[in-house]
Amino acid sequence: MDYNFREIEKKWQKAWADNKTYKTEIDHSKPKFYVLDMFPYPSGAGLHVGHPLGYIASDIYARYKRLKGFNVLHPMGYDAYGLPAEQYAIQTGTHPAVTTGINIARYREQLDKIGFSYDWDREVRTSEPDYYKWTQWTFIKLFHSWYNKNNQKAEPIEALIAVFAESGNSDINAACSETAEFSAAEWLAMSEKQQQELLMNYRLAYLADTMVNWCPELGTVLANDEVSEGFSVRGGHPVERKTMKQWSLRITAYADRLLEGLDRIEWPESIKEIQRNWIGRSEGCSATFAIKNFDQNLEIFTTRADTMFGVTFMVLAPEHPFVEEITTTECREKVQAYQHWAKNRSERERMTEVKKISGEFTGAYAINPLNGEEIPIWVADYVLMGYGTGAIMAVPGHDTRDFAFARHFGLPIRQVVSRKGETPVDPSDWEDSYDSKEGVMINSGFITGLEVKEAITTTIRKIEEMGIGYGKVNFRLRDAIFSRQRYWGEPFPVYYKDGMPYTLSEDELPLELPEVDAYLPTESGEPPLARAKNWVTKEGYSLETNTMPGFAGSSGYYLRYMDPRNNAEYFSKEANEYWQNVDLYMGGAEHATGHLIYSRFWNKFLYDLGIAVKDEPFQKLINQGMIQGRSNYVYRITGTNKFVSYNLRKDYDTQSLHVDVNIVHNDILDINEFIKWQPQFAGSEFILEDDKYICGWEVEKMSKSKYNVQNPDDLIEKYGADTLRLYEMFLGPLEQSKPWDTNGIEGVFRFMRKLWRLFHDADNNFRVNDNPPTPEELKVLHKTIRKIQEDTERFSFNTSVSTFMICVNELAELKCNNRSILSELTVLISSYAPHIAEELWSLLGNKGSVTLATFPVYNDSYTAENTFKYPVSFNGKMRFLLELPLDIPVSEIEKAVLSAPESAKWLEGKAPKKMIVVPGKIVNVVI
RNA sequence: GCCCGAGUGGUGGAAUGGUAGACACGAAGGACUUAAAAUCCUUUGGCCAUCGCGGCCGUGCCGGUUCGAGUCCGGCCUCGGGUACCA
Repeated sequence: MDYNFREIEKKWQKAWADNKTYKTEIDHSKPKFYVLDMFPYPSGAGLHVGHPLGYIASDIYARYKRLKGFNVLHPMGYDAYGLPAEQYAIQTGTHPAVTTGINIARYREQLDKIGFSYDWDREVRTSEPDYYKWTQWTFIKLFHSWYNKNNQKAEPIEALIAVFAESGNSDINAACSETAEFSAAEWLAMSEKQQQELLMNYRLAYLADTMVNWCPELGTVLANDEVSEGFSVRGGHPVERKTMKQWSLRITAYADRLLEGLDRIEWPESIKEIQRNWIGRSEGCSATFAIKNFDQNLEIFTTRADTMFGVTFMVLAPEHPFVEEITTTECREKVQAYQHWAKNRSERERMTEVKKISGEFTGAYAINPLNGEEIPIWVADYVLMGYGTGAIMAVPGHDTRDFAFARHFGLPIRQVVSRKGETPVDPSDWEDSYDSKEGVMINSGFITGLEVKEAITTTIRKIEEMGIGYGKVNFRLRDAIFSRQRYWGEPFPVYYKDGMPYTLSEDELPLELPEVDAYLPTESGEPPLARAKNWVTKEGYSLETNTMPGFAGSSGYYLRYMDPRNNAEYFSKEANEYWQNVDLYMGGAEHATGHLIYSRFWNKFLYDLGIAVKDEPFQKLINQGMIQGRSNYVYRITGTNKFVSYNLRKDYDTQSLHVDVNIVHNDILDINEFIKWQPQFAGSEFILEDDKYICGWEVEKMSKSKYNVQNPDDLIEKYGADTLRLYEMFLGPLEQSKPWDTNGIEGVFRFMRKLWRLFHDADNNFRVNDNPPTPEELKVLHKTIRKIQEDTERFSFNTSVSTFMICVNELAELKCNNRSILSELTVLISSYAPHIAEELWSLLGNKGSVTLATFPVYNDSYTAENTFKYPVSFNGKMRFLLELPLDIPVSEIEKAVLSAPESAKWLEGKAPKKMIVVPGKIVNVVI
């Protein structure tokens, strides 16, 4: 074959590895650029064609930046802890490290075949002690830190202890769990255990009884982002709510900064929006309602202080501590039954039966502080204990949920907001509540007549004066649960003394994962690490048996890449000051509420410690779209072994079956292959159209069971890595989801061979001429340089590939085999198709790698034109083209257009009303 | 329900408010060949046409702004994605 990609690609992959072509060091003479891919979890299935999409795109960009003179950091590693390897260990007894090692080797082999420019000397694996030492180290730092809201910064816990001893906690403004006030004297009088318990309320990594998502099937708790609609994201097992003692990270302390930082980073709007919703900041106020015949006040949170005159009942969450105390004797039985029912109702039922309204009257009454009205207190599970105070003031006139509840139980509805210019009607005739914040207050005492927004601030001011409430901001974001009852994860550097947790000292790290006899919980239900022998410190204190969650290791890996072999520090100051943060981060949108928020938190914490120089880890983020599968179907006539071609299927009663896409070409079934494919199809008969069996198709998720999986290795074997790289880009815009369809790959392969032939004669001998390039050749080249540069910088790689095709077509047309033109083209294409570029570069007589070349400089003078073919429109409709010099004045253009022979027909003898002339663009004649 | 994103030929897609359909795939016809592969050439949005002049329609639908709208604005429809008793 003329273009021998197999030989070329093997040769250059070896050369790159042997010469460490992509090894990167700090180089202060060059500007830095950090291009990062989200590192993969190495699953047993290997890579399919969807995985490399983002890797190829970022590789093209990294290579482009090198040609542009940047010192590019482009590392790769593995998110090596994960459930599948552990599940496999439970089933087979194979240590997860073994499985993971095998899978990594397979991934590496596949990645190498695609020709990425990774600096493999910087590889990290989250499950290696050298790496997770720093995950543990960060945990220790979190444990010994608290968040000072006054300066919005994490600070050492020692400073807090000093303040406690000096003046107690009354002057402290911390992000903390609810803590009673105490004086310095009280603090000093406490036992160590009491002090430790108290400090736990302030630590950024803390142990507490928490309502968790417990997944019995996986035998572990899960973070909120690992649960979707009551099922685990990994594996789809049911999840229930349960109170357990768990490690948590006080990410809520950073809620405001996580929100604010979004405005300073270049991420897709959709991802920022998802994070904003996840953080869920809402401004409102807290207000306390007195309860009749009860000495404590009920605190609620509301964003609609303006509607306080419209409150007709109160609602408590079933778990609210007041329920028991305020419920009257007459109501006790029913309320307790309701609480019991609500408690045993699974999360899933609550999710799916959202519309089902339930609740019970407690018999107690609250007193509206603004108008003194007595209002009934109900208990209902549409109020959640986990948000706000677990209690609400219900305003059925202006809140959809309260409205539905009031209607269901026949509670009064009162209107207090009126749409402008509308006469209020009796709410009992309403079909919906009026939730909008547009309108004027009515029936509302001192705020009647005010606009809603004004009414809110006025009411808050009033309740602050009354001393019954204050303006308050609430967040939906919850602290991140950080313990897992699993084996395959980072051990906590924690031991227990007198029931209280203490951290190991930093010089005892890493605390290595111990061996166990089985990867299952113990009989008493303790996590697998409880099986480890001698799982105690030197002093004999028992070590923590939980392990860290999947997001622990991925939260700071981008920092470790800067200095991955450093044994004394997470990373050196020098490395961090040089590499700063990630300039371009490429990965999937599915990490929006997990990894991408945890890393931002992790990074901000390290920034507070003065360890990281940038507070945002990923300056620019691009989400590559998902590659969907394109499945093929055959149609079997029901109850027979006869298959009918796609367009004839309507005449029969058929059932559709998935067929392996690898035995279908352009939707035409390879019948011989089909018969051999599965034994059940051996004697099949076919009803054909035009002598062909046409298959149906559909876009679906790529999966084994749908027989639509395409594996990059097969395509590389057939077409080569360069073709695969170009084709994945050619498929469409990077950020869009798109079906994988190999039909178009032939066109890209044809292009590669055309490119090769530009450099070779008919007998495949390398041949270029050293003549000075012609103006036509220079024009084609420089047009291409400009477009490739533009497209690459805006990540429009699909149009870059088209541009290369156009360039090669035009150069072939010109019979160009000019050395200087082809040399520059080789450099241009080297970031897209690096193997062929290296080969051509060396055939052109260059000694070093093409990666050391410089990106060609665009020269305007080669593309400049003297004339332009104006599209001439009449009333906006393009009628003909007229070629005119570019340097004539507008008046000349007008004259030329009107005197053009074609114009007469459209002018119909009339004089134009107006003429629009955009020089070099268009002419429009208005009649 | 709410918040994003997208709707363009048979298919993937292109197009700073300025020639809609670049570049490919597929299809049809042809050249070369004993044949196949490979390669090359022609046609390819729809409709009309005295098919070598040309014309009309056309970017999900309805309006608007503009000399000019796939692109901007308003209102709908459909399909993806996210999220949900968050007070």
